[in-house]
Amino acid sequence: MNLDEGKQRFIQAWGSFGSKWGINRTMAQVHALLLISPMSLSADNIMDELDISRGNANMNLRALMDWGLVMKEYKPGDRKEYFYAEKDIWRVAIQIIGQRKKRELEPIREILESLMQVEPADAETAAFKKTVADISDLSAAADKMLDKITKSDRNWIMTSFIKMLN
Amino acid sequence: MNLDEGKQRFIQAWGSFGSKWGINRTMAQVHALLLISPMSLSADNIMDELDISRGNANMNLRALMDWGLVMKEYKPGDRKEYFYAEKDIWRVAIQIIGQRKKRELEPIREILESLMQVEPADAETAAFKKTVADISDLSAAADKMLDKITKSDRNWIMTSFIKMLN
DNA sequence: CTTAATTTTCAAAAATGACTGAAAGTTCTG
DNA sequence: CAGAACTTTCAGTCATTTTTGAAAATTAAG
Repeated sequence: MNLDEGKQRFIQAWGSFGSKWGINRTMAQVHALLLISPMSLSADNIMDELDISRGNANMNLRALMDWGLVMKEYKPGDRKEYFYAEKDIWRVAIQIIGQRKKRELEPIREILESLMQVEPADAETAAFKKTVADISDLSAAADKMLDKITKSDRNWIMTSFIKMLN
Repeated sequence: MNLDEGKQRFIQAWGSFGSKWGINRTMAQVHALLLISPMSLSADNIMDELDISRGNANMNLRALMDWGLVMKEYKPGDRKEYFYAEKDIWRVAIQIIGQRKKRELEPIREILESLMQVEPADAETAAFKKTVADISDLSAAADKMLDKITKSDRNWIMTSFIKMLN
């Protein structure tokens, strides 16, 4: 397998992996491309490599910057914007975990908590409340744990991790 | 808020939560409905409650059984099949984690490992291989950890968890 | 075996989500 | 300031995924 072929496969694989976890395929592909590009790339570079439109490239680059995974760079004597990705994969993971927790876990926790306001009239209601409360408790625990992870340093994580696997 | 309203909200919320994590909205809704139903339900019950077609109900019930989240039940003197969900939310979580690991993490790990077979010709290739290797290492670690979690008992998990939060 | 009840399948339709491209907006340069 | 270079927006189009519904298959009962 040569380099170009490898890169293509990586981009495709990352795109399909992302889409299985609720992340836009193209956004994941742009991210993959930047991850494996030693140099920062312009919107035009990305359009060419991935064969996507200017609008699409722009939208997904904005989104990746929102996620804190990609940064903008200006080159002296060049009016184009260049983009590069955070390369430290540990930081990438932490960033993704933190963002997804905020975007998708926290909102459902709020809803679950509001659902526990149902008046406990009878056995059926009690059963409903119990199910909701159980899910709510689990998600609160997950939230706490993810928060701890994303706010700790690499070393702490590695240590806890090794302890767990003993 | 009354019970029916609460149930509806829960089903909607669970559906939209699922879809943000790469799970079909209707499948998550069927799951939600069964989670909060004290009695097992027939395909017709589910079609009525969620206002979906017979084919759709059937497909998603099969999928939920594949995931090990829903089981079939036969009632004496009734030819219909009835379905009920695993109610223990801890087991539900473990089941989902295990399935997703198998379905989506393991396949990409294989691809990543195959990508490291690229011949290390020059500096660019070396950089590509490093990125891939880093992701591969992280995913191997995640795999190991998730495996440990899904194969341990509730008590061990709770203990490790509490230790981590200290 | 025949009929009726129920489940399964799958091609076509609908719905959803993503992308394009051109126009409008912005920023820089001379 | 005018024009050029580049970025952003978004209505319309396109692609993918999901759903439908009717027919085929299966299963049970008489």
